[in-house]
Amino acid sequence: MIRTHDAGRLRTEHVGQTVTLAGWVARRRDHGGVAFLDLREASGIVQVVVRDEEVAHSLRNEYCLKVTGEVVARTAENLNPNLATGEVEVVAQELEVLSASAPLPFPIDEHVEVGEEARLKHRYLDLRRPAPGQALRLRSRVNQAARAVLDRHDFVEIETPTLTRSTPEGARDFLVPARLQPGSWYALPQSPQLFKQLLMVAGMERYYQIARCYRDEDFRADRQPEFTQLDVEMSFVDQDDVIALAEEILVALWKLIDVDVTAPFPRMTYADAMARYGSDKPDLRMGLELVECTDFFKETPFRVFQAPYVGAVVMPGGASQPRRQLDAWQEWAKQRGAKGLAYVLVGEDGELGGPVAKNLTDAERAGLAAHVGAAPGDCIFFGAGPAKTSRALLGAARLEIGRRTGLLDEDAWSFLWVLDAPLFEPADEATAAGDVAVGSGAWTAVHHAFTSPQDLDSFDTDPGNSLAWAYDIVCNGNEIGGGSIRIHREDVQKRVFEVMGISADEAEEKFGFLLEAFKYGAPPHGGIAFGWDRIVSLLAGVESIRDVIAFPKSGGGFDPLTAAPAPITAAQRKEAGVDFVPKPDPS
RNA sequence: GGCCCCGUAGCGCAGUUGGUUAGCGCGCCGCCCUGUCACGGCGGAGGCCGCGGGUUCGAGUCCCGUCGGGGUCGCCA
Repeated sequence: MIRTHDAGRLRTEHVGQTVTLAGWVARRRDHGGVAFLDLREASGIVQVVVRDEEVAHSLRNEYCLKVTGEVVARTAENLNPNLATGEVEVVAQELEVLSASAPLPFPIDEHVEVGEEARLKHRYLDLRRPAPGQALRLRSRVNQAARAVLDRHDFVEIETPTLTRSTPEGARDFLVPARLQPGSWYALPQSPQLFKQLLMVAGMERYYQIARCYRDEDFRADRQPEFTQLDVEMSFVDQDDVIALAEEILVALWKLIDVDVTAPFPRMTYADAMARYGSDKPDLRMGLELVECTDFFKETPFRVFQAPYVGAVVMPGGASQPRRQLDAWQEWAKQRGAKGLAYVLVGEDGELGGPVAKNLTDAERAGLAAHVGAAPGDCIFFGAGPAKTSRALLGAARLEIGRRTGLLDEDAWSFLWVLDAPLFEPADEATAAGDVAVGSGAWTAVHHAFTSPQDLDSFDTDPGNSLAWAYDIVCNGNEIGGGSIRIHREDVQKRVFEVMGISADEAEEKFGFLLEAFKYGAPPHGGIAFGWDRIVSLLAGVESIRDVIAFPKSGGGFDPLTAAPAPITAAQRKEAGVDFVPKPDPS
């Protein structure tokens, strides 16, 4: 090693020693006769004193240096309590520039805000800054902590292919042309789902992988075209076994940031989550539940509330909002595709105000506040219409209320299992976009097509009411993982495909290899996959998963650093066979 | 794909009802400075105001289009 010591670990115990350090000039303060350098490397920062003006004057920020000198104690008035090494400094005897630096495209300085585009284009400079660098180091420790837990339980870490077959799962596949078979394409896996089930058939019994997954979907705030899951699958288990393991992993992860979370985590049914919080991933860092009002307004003369579902959420103290603020709520709701957000204000005297109140009957006005649990001074927001969308709107309003009123405890950690999700949902709801529908039946899988029904007898006669052995783990309103007990019987799998309108031929063509595998004594199995980027970003306390990915892509799947994706040459096109035109099928 | 916001110096931003030579901070370059630690002082360079069209005597500013970025809804089992 070029260095004898880590700069960030020098302490008073090293005083008197001659050390050689290597790192970057984080900052220089040149006083003419004496200059101070903040030398930064992986372990931290230490101040280097250079008394040779000739040497010091030409140094610039981010020069990469080798410095040999003596560790000396700082005098009392020169201590710097902001630095871990603030009680010592290194007086340079020899200084060598290992590598000079051109002027920087943006300042490498914790105190300066830099736009994301600039940071990502020079991500290698961004990562020199302490916070972004720490996020990646934390991610490494998160990986190790998970591996330690899984190793303790005799899990086998297995890599699965990234060049695989396109199978109609949920999302659009990324495709890779097969040079040796023009017209045929590989797909990048949306998840290792099918392979991990095959590994269970293979008798591996306990598999895991920190797996890269690829989905070619439109961009959203916290979505990347390639992302990472901690993927786990176990044989001979039921739901509680998988949940117990998942909890053990999560407890170990949060220990890394000195947070003690206690398992077992609370559980809630999917139906409950939707009814009480308007979300399949409720944020339980606050109370405040939605109130069902459909029956309450059964006889209402108010047209808007003559709907299949009416619900409410109370904003404590919301009655005193100025009109402008209440109008802003309407805008907020319209932004989400709603017509508006009906509200009733409860006056300090108990009288109801707002434009909706006068449309209600006397009886409704008399009982409303008590029914929804509103106190004088509160504002009651209503959602009316189809249950699903109305609840979603109220659920979003609930969170917005929490943020605006400070009801949401930003420092809390709330973990929750959401269980008993429906097995199917009506296909028309799921396939509004149409292009990636699984099957052509009236029903499509909520989780995926391999999720086991709870009731093996009735699921195909009553698909709308059948529940799945599926479980989602929710942290602070984020779905950080989800899994299910799988179907391991060929006959059950076939019946599920039938409900989804996938014919035997189609199933054979798409999943034949899996169905065949299930013929040979497939063990009962189930598993879970964790959204690794999201989990690390929660642990790191950052807003975006981009902050915990070494080289993330920006909007539109563009990599600002390499400028990928990029056009290919005509020769590459020809060789890859991307322009191959299949012969029209004669049949 | 719909809607909203933003593109001005290397970086972060300001720029009034449209009006002469487009500013500020940091950074950069030069000089000075022996105890600073987000050091300080003096001087200097640096701009196709994202791009294209339009309105106007005159556009960074108004209008249309387009590209890029961010957010949000759809979508993402």
